[in-house]
Amino acid sequence: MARLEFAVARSVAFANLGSPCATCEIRKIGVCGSLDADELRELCQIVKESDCPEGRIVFSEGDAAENLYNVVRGAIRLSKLLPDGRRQVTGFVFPGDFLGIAFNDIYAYSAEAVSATHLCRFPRRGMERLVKSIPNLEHRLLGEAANELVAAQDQMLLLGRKTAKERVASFLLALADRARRRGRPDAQVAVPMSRTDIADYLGLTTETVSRSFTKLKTAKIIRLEPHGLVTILDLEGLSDLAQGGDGTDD
Amino acid sequence: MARLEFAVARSVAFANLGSPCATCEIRKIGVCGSLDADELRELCQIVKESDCPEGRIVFSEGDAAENLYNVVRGAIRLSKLLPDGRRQVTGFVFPGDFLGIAFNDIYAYSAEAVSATHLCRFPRRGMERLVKSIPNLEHRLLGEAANELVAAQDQMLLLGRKTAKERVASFLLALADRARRRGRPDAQVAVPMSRTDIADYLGLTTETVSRSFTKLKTAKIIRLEPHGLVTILDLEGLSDLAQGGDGTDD
DNA sequence: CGCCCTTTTGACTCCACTCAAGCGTCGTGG
DNA sequence: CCACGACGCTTGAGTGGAGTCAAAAGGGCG
Repeated sequence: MARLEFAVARSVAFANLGSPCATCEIRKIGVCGSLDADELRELCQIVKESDCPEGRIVFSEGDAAENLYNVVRGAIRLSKLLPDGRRQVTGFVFPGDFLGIAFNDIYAYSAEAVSATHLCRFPRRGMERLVKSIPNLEHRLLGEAANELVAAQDQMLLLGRKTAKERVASFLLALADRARRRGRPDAQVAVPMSRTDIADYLGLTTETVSRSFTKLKTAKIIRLEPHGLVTILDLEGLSDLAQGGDGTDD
Repeated sequence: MARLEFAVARSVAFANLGSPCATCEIRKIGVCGSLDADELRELCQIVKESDCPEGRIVFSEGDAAENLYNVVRGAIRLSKLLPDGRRQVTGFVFPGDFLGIAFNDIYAYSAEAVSATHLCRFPRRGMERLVKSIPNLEHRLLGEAANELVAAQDQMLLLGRKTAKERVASFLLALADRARRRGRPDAQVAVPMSRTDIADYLGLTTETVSRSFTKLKTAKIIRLEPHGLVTILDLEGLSDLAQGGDGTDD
């Protein structure tokens, strides 16, 4: 986390030069990354920044979809509810990810802050206007949506066909993969969400998630550190488990 | 089915007037529906039509994503496999639906014909060129992708949190809803796919799917007809069941 | 230090899976 | 035209993995 905080501090020093986007630390990985200086200035005119404390609801399933968001810092969980309270977390949104692509102008899920989160908010109206003058923007949004679709299909495979152990292993691998792609190729993976959130994401109960973690720990495949950190001791073993290997390689 | 066949026959009579798209019976509901005459002519220049017999593989998970498709008649199933053979069907594609939106230029799933299917094939290269001159096209593709995302999230809720009975009820409702939106507001729903396909779609076994159908039948909520037709006798009861009601309303 | 909330562990239950047998339907060939 | 076989669907009996209920252990914060 220390490295990221430094980047933020440096950005703040330049913040009064004009557009907030010009100094955004996650711009290069977000949707905004594909825009040139002029386009970025246009985008800046409609963006509003905001902070969400842990637990804050950004929007709820069924709300009119009035905004798009880009996560700058923190993490968001997306979830759907059944009438009797059963919950499915459909995804986690991390810095650089887009949030709020909706159809029918209605959000299909709720979004809540897993931890203190910093967001860029783009009014849908303004975006629609902007899209007409910046074709690149829609292209990038389509890419983002295609990405999410691939992730959703992987998750369907996980929910429909994987065992509890395989689900937890896949989840840790996905977090590690993401961290690696975002330039933190560390064996230490940050797991900021609660066991309940993980359970609702993986279609399990907290007890089963906890037991699965314990089994991975006992098998010397991971180590549970304080502050929601997990050290991956045997990446290959974890990969095998995630796709149906029985974990008996050595 | 008879009504549809008639429409096809009529289309064929006009087919030699020029572009095949001009007489396409599903154009108004597909991605092509939002194009004007000029744009349609451009699209026609890159489209290739093709027929797939039942069981034919259109493309496989991991293949280079060289084409986009539009289903004209029939049905396609999308599926992913685990190394040990466990299968998850991630979706069914029906007439008017788009197929093949991929990221990384690699298909994330396999596509196979559930029944004899007629497809329009668009080379990706050509589409990319076309998208530059027809911004509308990308807009429509984004809409399609957003739609698929919403469906994927519903499916995650189903796979992660619903019981077997709820899953089968939800599945039938989704088929009925689709038929209604496509102008066949009938209590008779066509279920063209096998129990195995349904099971792999719902994260169950064929036996459990079959038992669930039987229970719905015994509860007088549906009636199983020959040729893969299902009559919905109690739509309200089915809706209740799909979302967690216990089915004890009368 | 003590409280509260999350996580872990334990004992038992149950829903869906597995294995197995019967049934119905369709297509084929005698 | 019917007999046969193949395949898909249904039904039955028994098992097991994850859920439920309950209690202990850990960790963070005032």
